[in-house]
Amino acid sequence: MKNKSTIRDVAKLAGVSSATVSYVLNGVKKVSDDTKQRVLKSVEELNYYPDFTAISLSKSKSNLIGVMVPLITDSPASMFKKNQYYHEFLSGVEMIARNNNFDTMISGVGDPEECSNWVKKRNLDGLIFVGLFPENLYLEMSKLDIPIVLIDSYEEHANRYLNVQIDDELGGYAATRHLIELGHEKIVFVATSLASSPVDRKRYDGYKRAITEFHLPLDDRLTIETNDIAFDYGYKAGESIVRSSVHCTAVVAVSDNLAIGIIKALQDNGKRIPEDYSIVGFDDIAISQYITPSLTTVRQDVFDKGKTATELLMKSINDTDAPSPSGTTAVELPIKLIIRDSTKAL
Amino acid sequence: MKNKSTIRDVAKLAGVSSATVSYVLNGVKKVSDDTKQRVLKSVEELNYYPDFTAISLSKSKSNLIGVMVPLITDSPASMFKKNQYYHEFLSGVEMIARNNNFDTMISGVGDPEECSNWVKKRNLDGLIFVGLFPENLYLEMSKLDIPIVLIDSYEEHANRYLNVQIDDELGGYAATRHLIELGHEKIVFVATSLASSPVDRKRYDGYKRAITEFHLPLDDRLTIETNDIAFDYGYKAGESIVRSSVHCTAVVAVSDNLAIGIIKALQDNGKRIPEDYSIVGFDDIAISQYITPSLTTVRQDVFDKGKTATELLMKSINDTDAPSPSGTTAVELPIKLIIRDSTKAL
DNA sequence: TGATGAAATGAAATCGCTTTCAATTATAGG
DNA sequence: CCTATAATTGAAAGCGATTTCATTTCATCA
Repeated sequence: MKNKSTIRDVAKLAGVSSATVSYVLNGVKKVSDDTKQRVLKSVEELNYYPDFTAISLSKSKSNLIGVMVPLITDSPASMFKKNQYYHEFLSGVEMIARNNNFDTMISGVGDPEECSNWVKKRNLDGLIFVGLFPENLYLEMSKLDIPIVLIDSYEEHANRYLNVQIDDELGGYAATRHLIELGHEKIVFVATSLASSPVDRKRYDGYKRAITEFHLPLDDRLTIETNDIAFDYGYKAGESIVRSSVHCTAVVAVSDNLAIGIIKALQDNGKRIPEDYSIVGFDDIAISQYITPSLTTVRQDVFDKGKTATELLMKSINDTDAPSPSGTTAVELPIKLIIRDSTKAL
Repeated sequence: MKNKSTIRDVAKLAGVSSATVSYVLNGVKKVSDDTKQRVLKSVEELNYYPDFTAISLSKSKSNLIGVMVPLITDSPASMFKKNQYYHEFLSGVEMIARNNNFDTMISGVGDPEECSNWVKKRNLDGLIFVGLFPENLYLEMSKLDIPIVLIDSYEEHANRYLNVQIDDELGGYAATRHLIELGHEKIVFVATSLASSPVDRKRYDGYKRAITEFHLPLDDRLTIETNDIAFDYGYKAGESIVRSSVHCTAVVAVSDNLAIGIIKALQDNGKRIPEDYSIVGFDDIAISQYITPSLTTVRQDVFDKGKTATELLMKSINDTDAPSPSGTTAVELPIKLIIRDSTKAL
């Protein structure tokens, strides 16, 4: 029971050569109906299924995709531990990959070469990049000639690959406008890093557009950067809001994670949400409607993002007859402002 | 740049046979210091690194481990989406695996045969089972002769494998006792399923022990089963607590996820936590200290659980000289009652 | 009926590595 | 200096598929 049967076992039982079995199984060459039936019967009888490792070696096709996540702090693991976003995304990837008979492997990106080696060592058929990476990584990866899907990328190189994203600027705008329409004028914007995260910057652009559109003053002191998305960084941001000399009445955060930390800090300091402060998050992760007050947020379906990205990747992998050097597709997924209890008219 | 160099390239450059290169790289046979240096130099020069696929085929060793999660509803994906627990666990696995030059693949378990085929197709070197599975799966897996680590398993077969768990009974006891000592007498126990989850049952045993020890009456009506760990199932449990004819003042839930849903439902129905109800959760997931009120809970380090399990697995995989048919090791990780703001003296 | 081209099949090479076993070289002992 | 023994190395056979190319078989048609 421990030993699986090989293609030769099947061939022998069916009285044909292993080549013929391969032909039948891959439908790659015409095989007479008679032999085909015989082969199929033997396959059935021996409970045969092909070995991915062997296929991988001979076809250079592993039925394996890799998901690259940024190596922000010490390890990809600690990254996951902190950020719900990646999990929901990966769930989507997993699901579609599995439907296509693919398996998924995750990797934190060290240097470009290491990453490139990983792809070659494992014979990966495709790659998904989620998050932000150094320029030279994209360069190195482009030499790999496997399909690549970028998520949330505003990089120069982005348009050379497949792309899945949302309208971050619009998200930032919608969140801010919602607060302004509720009468708020002093609105803090909490980002991880404006300098190094294009996504944050886009959302900030949206924030600025709303502020300007309603003729409110832009105040640099109303911007906070946390450098990390973990809850406790949000908490610190919340504390600094309380202590700040510039008084504000509302907050836009670039992620629900951050928003949750902020709310907690505010509450711990005796402030009431939404009476004293209105808060808007971003993402709508699963927990967001179960905290108190439930979180007003810009919803994006991260799970769906993972699914869409993987579908794109699968399609691209299966397009063996790819004519031009990949067709630069960009998919923009919808976002939606979800109004809950953390925001309130002034 | 696209083509990687093979062992033969290295061999040629070093003026030896590919066998010798293999010897050097695996340290499997004595090679003279002179040739060894030459080989190493060529490896360096050609930027050579071995191809996992080829190794896998010839050695039947893939440097790949699989993590099996239960297929509760439709897909493993939806499972992940709902339960933070798995994520934290997987993060731990990922981390240790990576440190050992292993990659990790996840799979929801369909039927045992499918699972067994997966292992063989991919040549997996080891397996981690996290959660509860049908008996016959363990049976099928035992035929595979690769190391297996079970998590949280109280199965019959459990003691034939490596094992990582916590003292669930004690956890249930500690949570309940804490509430009793605060003066609570009517304490609801919320589980997913007492019938089908041994973990829940153990925690319930602890609950009962505490109740009995303090001479309180055991009331069946104070037990709620949700059949799922998603937030909304907790929410429903919370609603049923409010509507129940038996009035209670405290709740023990088998997971923080559930507890969070319960709290939300209670609050939505105008109840105050902890004034009207004291709540204790289980796990201490990352979010638990950031909700309001912060959650009193029985902490287990799930991330560490993943790490420990994987370390065990790695050790077992590397023990090629395994003497007896695997050494039935069981590791019990500590738990700790973390008292926060969701519980209060009556 | 024999020639001809198409259809069906198989032998063997290949993918990149490991490993057995034999051959070669070095070292030591007499 | 010669042989016995140990230490190094390499040739070649796998591992389990795919795939090229040649061969056989079959229809078809003149």
